Amino acid sequence: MSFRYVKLGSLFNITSGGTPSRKNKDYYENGDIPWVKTGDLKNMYLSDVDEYITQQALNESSAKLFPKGTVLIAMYGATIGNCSILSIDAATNQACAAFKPNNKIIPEFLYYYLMSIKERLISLAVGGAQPNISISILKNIEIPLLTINEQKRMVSILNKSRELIDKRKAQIEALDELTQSVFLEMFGDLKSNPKGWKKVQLSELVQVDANLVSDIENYGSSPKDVLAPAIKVC
DNA sequence: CCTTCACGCATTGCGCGTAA
DNA sequence: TTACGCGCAATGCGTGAAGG
Repeated sequence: MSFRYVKLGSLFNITSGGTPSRKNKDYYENGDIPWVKTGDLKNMYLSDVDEYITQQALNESSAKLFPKGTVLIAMYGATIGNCSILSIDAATNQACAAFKPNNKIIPEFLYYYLMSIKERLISLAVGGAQPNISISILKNIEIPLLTINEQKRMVSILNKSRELIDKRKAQIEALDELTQSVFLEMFGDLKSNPKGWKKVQLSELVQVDANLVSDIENYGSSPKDVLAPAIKVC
C-alpha cells in the first residue's frame, strides 16, 4: 500500500457554523433544520439533535447547512476533539468544524483518522479558559491519502474492530450485572429478586471462555446456577 | 467588509453542606 | 429527612481584534 501525506486544508474547504441570535424567537420557534452543537457529537453517525432552527435563521446568521456525509469535529469546550458523521443535512454552531464530503476521502475514513489523532489534536489546542483547536490547525493536519478502495478496506477493518469494542463493552456491563446477581443469589432476598433475573446455568450464560467458566464453577462456594440478567455473554 | 479566532461572560446542572 | 443555597465545572454565547 503506497500513500503520501496530504494536508487536510488542501483536500477540504474546512468551515465552521454559527449561532443564530437567541434574542430572535423567529430563529428557533417551529424550526425544522437540525442544528448541531458540540454536545451532539457523541456517536459515529449523527441523526438526532437537541435543537432546530428556521430557514430565516440560516439566511440571517453565519450558520450554514451541511450535507449528509459531512464530518464534524468539536473545536473547543469539554467535548473538544469529538467527531461525528452527519447522516442528515444539518447546520452547526460555531464550535463545530465541518469537512464537506468530496471524492478523495470517504467520511468514515476521515472520521476514524480524526479519532485516531484526537489526543494529538487536543494537545495542539491553544487558549486558557477554553482551549481552542482552530480551523487553521485543522488545515495543517496531514492525512495519509489512500485510494478510495484502500480507504474502504481500512474502514471495513476498523468497523469490525469497533463492533468488537462495542461487544466487549456490552460483555463488561453484563459481567458487572453478573457480579450483582451472584451476590444477590448468595446473600440477597431471592423472593424479592428486584431486577427479575432468571435462574440459569452459569455455563449457559458465559460462553466466552470455557476455562473461565469451569474455574468459576469449580471454585468451592460459587453456585453453578446463578440469577442472571436476561442477556447472554458471548 | 466579511470571516475567523480567541477570550471572557452567561447559563445550566450537579454535588455538597447546612439548617429547619 | 428534606429543602435550600452556594460553589464549581461544563458548555454555550457574544463580541472585539485581526487578517485576507
